[in-house]
Amino acid sequence: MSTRQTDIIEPVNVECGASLASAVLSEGDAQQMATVFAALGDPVRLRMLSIIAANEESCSCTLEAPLGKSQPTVSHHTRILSDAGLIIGEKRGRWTWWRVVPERLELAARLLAP
Amino acid sequence: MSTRQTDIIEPVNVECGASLASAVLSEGDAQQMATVFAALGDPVRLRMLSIIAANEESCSCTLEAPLGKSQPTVSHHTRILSDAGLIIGEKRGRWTWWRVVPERLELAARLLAP
DNA sequence: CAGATATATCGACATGTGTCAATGAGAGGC
DNA sequence: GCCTCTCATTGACACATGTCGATATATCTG
Repeated sequence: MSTRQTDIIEPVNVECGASLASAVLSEGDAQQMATVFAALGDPVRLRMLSIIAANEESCSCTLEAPLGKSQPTVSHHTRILSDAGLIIGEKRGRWTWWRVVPERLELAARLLAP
Repeated sequence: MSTRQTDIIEPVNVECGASLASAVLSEGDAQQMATVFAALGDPVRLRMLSIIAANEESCSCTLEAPLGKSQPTVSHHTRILSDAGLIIGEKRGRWTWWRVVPERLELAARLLAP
């Protein structure tokens, strides 16, 4: 519907290195950052991200077993992480290979760091 | 019900400085960290946290206007941030003064940082 | 081309979440 | 004691979300 997995991620207008206390977040920035944190706010997706990060690259089929979730559910969660810009998928042959987007994680980390 | 606002926050068993890639999160750790990120995953709460962080200390009554939300809604959100351990409230007289818990923010930031 | 494989999407369901009006519970001021 | 003020809680409602079976789409293999 709204955004396909291949769509380009909108840049977040939070200034580089801005932390929560430096200035009150605008509603727009808050909305975008909330999307990122909401994607992180599910235990299945956190473990999924952890697995992908630990393996540099993972295809969806290797995620079902350790997460104990069905294939549609795994696809649903990769979609949400992807829409949040936290992972990016590259389709090679029959497999989709997922890897984390470190800049996106750092953006979120910087907002929380003092 | 489950947890009162004055309850003690359970310590998260994520080792100090552990990042997502260092090891696959256990289900328990993932659950606890997901609670923290879920609390951050709402634009109203992000702005609320930003206001509290920018002012060192804020009482609930000063949050309604900038957030444009009703008093019960503000109370609901402070509750969720408090349950996640991200803010702590001290009741002095008629006012409840909220301030952020930096260690909790750093814990979340460290998980995301490389 | 036919079959198998990997993912994405759809539909449906139960559960969770954000919101507010109304009410309850303490703390001060008169 | 009574009224006011601040905040928490309850109840209700619309909406979002996690989950899975069924189905669709695309790609490789024989």
